[in-house]
Amino acid sequence: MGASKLESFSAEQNEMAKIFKALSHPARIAIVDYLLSVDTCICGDIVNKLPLAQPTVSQHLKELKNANIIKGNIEGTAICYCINPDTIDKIENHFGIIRHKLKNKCC
Amino acid sequence: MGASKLESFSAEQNEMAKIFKALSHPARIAIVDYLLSVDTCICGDIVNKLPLAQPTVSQHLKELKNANIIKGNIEGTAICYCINPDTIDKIENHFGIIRHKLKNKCC
DNA sequence: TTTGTATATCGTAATATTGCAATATAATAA
DNA sequence: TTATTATATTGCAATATTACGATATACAAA
Repeated sequence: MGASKLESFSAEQNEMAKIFKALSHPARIAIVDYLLSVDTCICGDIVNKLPLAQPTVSQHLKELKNANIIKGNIEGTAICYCINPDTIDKIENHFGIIRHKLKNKCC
Repeated sequence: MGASKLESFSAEQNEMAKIFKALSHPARIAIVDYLLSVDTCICGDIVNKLPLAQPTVSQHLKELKNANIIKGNIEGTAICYCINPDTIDKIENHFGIIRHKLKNKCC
């Protein structure tokens, strides 16, 4: 074995797992941090900010895009990446529900 | 290659990545969902609720424990698992900061 | 056209994760 | 003591992830 039994879980559970998986690597956390730290979205220099080679960064960006955590707009030769607020909303909502359910608990 | 370059990132970035990694599998999301759905913390029947074998569930529980997402209290032969609210706080705080930074952004 | 610059994809090696049967451990019950 | 029950650990095969050199693509400038 080795493959996850994705079909055994709900669509919601799989979707949240996918979002968290995209955030489960420090390089991808660092990319999100960097995108939040710059004023504009004209940011094609993520590669220079990370201690990883260009293909590796490109791969991490692709995973963040696939999970809808970031969006990329082509601007001439460069690509402008920025955070997708809809997915941030989704995550916040998820933990809002958890927080609410925790209120009615013993521990 | 293959191993993550953990030492190249900040402690905060590694810590958040570790928490998200623990939540990056639908079985572990399902475990958290289940712990939130039961009234008491006397819950040693997680194995019966998941479509996975007992050793697999035990392994997933271990990963959630290592990331401080759940706590386990021994109650006789059984073990009572419950959510650790401190880690939920940490995650909510993380996204609170992201949300705040997003407010000052163009896209 | 050619050259340069930015990003993506391919191929592959190293490593990590997933899942489970078999087995071990630990506490309780008989 | 010997079951029985609940959970953890071990070992291993299948699969996925990570990283990067080499290469491809796409667009702009000369």
